[in-house]
Amino acid sequence: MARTATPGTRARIVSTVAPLFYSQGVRAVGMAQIVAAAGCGKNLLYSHFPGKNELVAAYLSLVSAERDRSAERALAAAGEGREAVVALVAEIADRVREPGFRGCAMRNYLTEFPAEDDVPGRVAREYLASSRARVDELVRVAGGSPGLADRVWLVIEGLYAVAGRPDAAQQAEVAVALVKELVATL
Amino acid sequence: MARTATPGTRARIVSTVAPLFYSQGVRAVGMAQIVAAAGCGKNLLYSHFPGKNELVAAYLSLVSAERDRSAERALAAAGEGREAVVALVAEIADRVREPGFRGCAMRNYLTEFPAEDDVPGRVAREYLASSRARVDELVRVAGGSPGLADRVWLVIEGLYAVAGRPDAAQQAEVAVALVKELVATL
DNA sequence: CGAGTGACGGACCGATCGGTCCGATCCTAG
DNA sequence: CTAGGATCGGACCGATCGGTCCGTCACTCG
Repeated sequence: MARTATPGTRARIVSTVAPLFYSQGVRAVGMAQIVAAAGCGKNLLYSHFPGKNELVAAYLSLVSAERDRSAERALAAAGEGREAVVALVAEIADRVREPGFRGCAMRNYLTEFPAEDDVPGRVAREYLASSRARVDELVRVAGGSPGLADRVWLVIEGLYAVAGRPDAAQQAEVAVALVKELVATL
Repeated sequence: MARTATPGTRARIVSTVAPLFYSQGVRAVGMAQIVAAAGCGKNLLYSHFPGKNELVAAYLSLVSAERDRSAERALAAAGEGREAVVALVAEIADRVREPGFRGCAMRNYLTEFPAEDDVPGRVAREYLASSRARVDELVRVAGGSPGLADRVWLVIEGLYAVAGRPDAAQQAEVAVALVKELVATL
């Protein structure tokens, strides 16, 4: 017939827009800026996403998948038991040290849109729940109590929260050291 | 002359608008909603504040002052040394348990406006710095190392981060218990 | 080659944003 | 009582938001 549809357009748009949403916040990035960055017309954008909400949800899903993969990679390279718990926190700490790290995209979104029960919010909350469940499972396998999982989770939350501050890199090391101490009490 | 200006109008506006900003986020609250909630005309509002930024800064300053007072009250009722550190965290945990608690207003603002170096952002960053300095000082007086202050700060950050989640109340207790353990190692 | 589809760029829409201004009203000082 | 400032409610402004639509070009396949 005619010109065939470019494959992977949707993924390309999402990966182009993800750093914008992440670095500036979802509300601060307008659709005009998005199409300019993606180098496409609004037509194409709205043919792949019904609206901004769905694009944001796709962005959060992409980040969620990347983070899951990164965590699983770190866990595969680490040992079993308590070492796995430390490895998970260390992997987060590594990302906190990277320049441009600005905290967890899911938490940031929920801070921007606290009360909304919209599509991106559900993605974000689902990710947080599964992330928390992963910590629980790792600690349980390591022989730790649910209380220990609570403590580790608290450190992880703090680790994400200090992101972007001047002392984030230092706090990243502190978090890893603290978790090491916590799991050492097993 | 004429009708005398109502005293405390500025403070009334700020205290009226504070819960709106806090619960919905700064960007989500428009000036129309503000004047409706404050029960005043836009004239009065803009005669007290040059613009929304200054109103937001006043909101953050109000919250900052309230939090400082609350922390000092808790510290005055607590003992010296390591007990003071625990008391500070316990005071935060008390607020986390309150319904409607949605995290630290300063951190939330900085998440909403990450790159901006505007008036409210300076208020928020200044508060965070002074809050961190308070923790450092308390730990130092208690005889703790700077590393301990780092750990306590991390727990406080985590405590704020879990606010608003379903398990916030439980995590609040966990945070207090964890800090108790940390300072017990002195 | 020519027809037809994919994609681009941008004009355009209604709604809403922060902010300004104006007339009407109320209250108090003289 | 009267005059004048404080305050209110809302019309109004330009800018920008998310979203729609159209004209044009590019490419590909019959």
